[in-house]
Amino acid sequence: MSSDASPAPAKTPVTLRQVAASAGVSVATASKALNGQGRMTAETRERIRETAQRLGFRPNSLAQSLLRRRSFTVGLLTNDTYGRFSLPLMAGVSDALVDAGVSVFLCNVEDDMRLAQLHVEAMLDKRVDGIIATGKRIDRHLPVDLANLRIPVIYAFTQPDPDAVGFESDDAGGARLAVEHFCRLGRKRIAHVTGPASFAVVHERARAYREVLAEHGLPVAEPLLGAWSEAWGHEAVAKLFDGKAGGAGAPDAVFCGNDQIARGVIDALRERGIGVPDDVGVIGFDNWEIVAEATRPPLTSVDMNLSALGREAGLALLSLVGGQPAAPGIRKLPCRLVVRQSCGRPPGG
Amino acid sequence: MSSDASPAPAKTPVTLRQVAASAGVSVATASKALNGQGRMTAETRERIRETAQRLGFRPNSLAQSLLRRRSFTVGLLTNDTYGRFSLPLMAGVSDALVDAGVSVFLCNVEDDMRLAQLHVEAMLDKRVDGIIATGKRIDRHLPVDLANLRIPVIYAFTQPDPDAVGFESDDAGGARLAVEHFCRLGRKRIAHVTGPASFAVVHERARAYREVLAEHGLPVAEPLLGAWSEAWGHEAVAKLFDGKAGGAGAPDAVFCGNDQIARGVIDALRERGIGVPDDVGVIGFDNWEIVAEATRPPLTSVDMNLSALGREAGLALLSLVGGQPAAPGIRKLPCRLVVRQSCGRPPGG
DNA sequence: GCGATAAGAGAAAACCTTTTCCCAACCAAG
DNA sequence: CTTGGTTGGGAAAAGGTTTTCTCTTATCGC
Repeated sequence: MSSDASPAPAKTPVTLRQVAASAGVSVATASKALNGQGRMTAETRERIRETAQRLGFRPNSLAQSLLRRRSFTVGLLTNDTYGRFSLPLMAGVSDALVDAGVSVFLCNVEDDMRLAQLHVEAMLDKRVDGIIATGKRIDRHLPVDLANLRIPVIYAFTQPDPDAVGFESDDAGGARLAVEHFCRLGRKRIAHVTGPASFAVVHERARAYREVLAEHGLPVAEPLLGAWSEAWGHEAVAKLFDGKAGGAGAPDAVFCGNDQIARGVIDALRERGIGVPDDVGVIGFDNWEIVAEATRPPLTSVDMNLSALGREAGLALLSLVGGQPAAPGIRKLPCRLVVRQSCGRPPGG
Repeated sequence: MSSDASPAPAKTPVTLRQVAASAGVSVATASKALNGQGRMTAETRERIRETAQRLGFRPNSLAQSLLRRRSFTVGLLTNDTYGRFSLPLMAGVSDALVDAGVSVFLCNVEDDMRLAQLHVEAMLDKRVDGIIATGKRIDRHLPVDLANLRIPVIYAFTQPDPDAVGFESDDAGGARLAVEHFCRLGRKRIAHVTGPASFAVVHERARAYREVLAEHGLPVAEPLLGAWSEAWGHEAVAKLFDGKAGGAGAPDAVFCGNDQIARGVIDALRERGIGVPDDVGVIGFDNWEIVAEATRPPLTSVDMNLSALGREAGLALLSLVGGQPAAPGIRKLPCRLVVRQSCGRPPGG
């Protein structure tokens, strides 16, 4: 075919000036025509629109940003590149922003102050409209101070500065969901195996665990604190069940601090010939699907709704950038229990 | 303290004009002083530098970009938000670019053509210097055509357009590493359990597996194709060992297509009372640390060096943006065997 | 002391778009 | 025929930086 209908990939982008020249008007008129501003004959407006279309004109976002003092760009700062927490969160953020035409700079700072500073300065130089800070631990600060930045900052799943807006998952609420589910199923001796004492969430979840058991008049066993690993799940089973074979004191349910511990617990129980969920129910935390679904039986787990959390954070930043004031403080978003087969069915069901 | 030494977070960024006014020179001179251009007395230059420092001047990157027609910004397009492949890759990319002052727009497009188009246009409008395309499958295209974009595009861990530059891991080489390691350890009957036939890497690794066995004069069992899951690892063990108890035909080594399959294989072997690595050695693929290290015994696995791959891709894009030509085609980067305890030690060791 | 040269610094254009202000023309009313 | 209002469209400034060109002044050799 000699007539090529493709939009002719120009070497250099088409400018408004070229559109104006081609349509035989001034750049001012062209701009107004394309933005629906100003007054002109419908015919002129349409002619300019068609010309722009034909030439494949797209306004230079840099020039617009310079003028509007708004870059339609935000920075996402994280120290959790490899982790699985920041990923769904990032997806949620991006999802909330893409429809507003806002792009996201991803900045992984590890735990390196120098790198963090470098990235923040780069973002500031590029005139990001705002920053979302996130990390792998809800109870730790990023290795950089974002307090006096003259652009809005939102914290998600990481410790906010005072007077800042932060979003977190409601860990205590999530723990309640799990333990109450066990109670509803008629479990009586519910144990809690969780991570190290140095994590704030460990205490928060343990507190909720104790509260729910007390509310139901059930015995409260001291939570077992260890590591966030399968190996610790194994060990914990030994502690819980040794010397109590078939026993009076042995738990009939284990609420675990994460899915890896739960996996270790289930594997250890199977090795001891203890049936899951018939003899002992197990619930995990994080709902890390690749683990929860590979567990035998598939693991019931608390999902922190991180993607929704990211969305909320993105929308909050957008509103802050738009000039809406926001009360500082931490907003907790509810968790959700994903029921699979490791916790058993209700007696009547 | 009444004297506040902090750099006074200005409500609005300080401009070069303000620096110039404060130093009593023109903007032109100020610009030249700060960039080491032009001719002026060392004293003038120093005075301007100090003024800029004192005022906390940082050049507006938007204005610079507009003028230089270079935004020091690249787009990273992926359809693998939740996956573990793109993450180390992204970290490598970011790492390679941060030192050049280049920031990365993260764009997750899932498998949505409309979303992909939207993101690409947003990036083009924002005048990114180039794009890195990555994905969850090495043998699939992203849901968008990046072929005629008038900015450089590099493909990493995803199928490149013809005439484009792509980086991939050398899967065949990785498979060789694993199988040759088994050979060195004196294993004679090496099985291969891997993923579905629809994946190109399955065939590539299987071919290498066959080649190495042939080179060593060992019997080649037909690779077992299934799913990328633990469950399939279990099943495969049944297929491999049923009816061959302690047997002549049973394998003494299993090379697995990923770490999850390997995990399933090891668990199934333990359930059968078959010792790992004493009776059967196991090697996985991907070196997904959280799985490989939780396996009992810890899993030897092939690492695709995705972070290095990301670095290479980033550097290649940088050089393309800088005007250096690059020959189109696919560059394969070597894998690396991470030896843990699931494969056994050499007879002499 | 004079022309040539170099040094130091500023004016202005360029990058691209948006917006405000202004101008010319046209129409209707007085 | 003037006046006042409206309509269609353009000129110019703004946003912040870089770079080229130009201008002034000082220095040097003769």
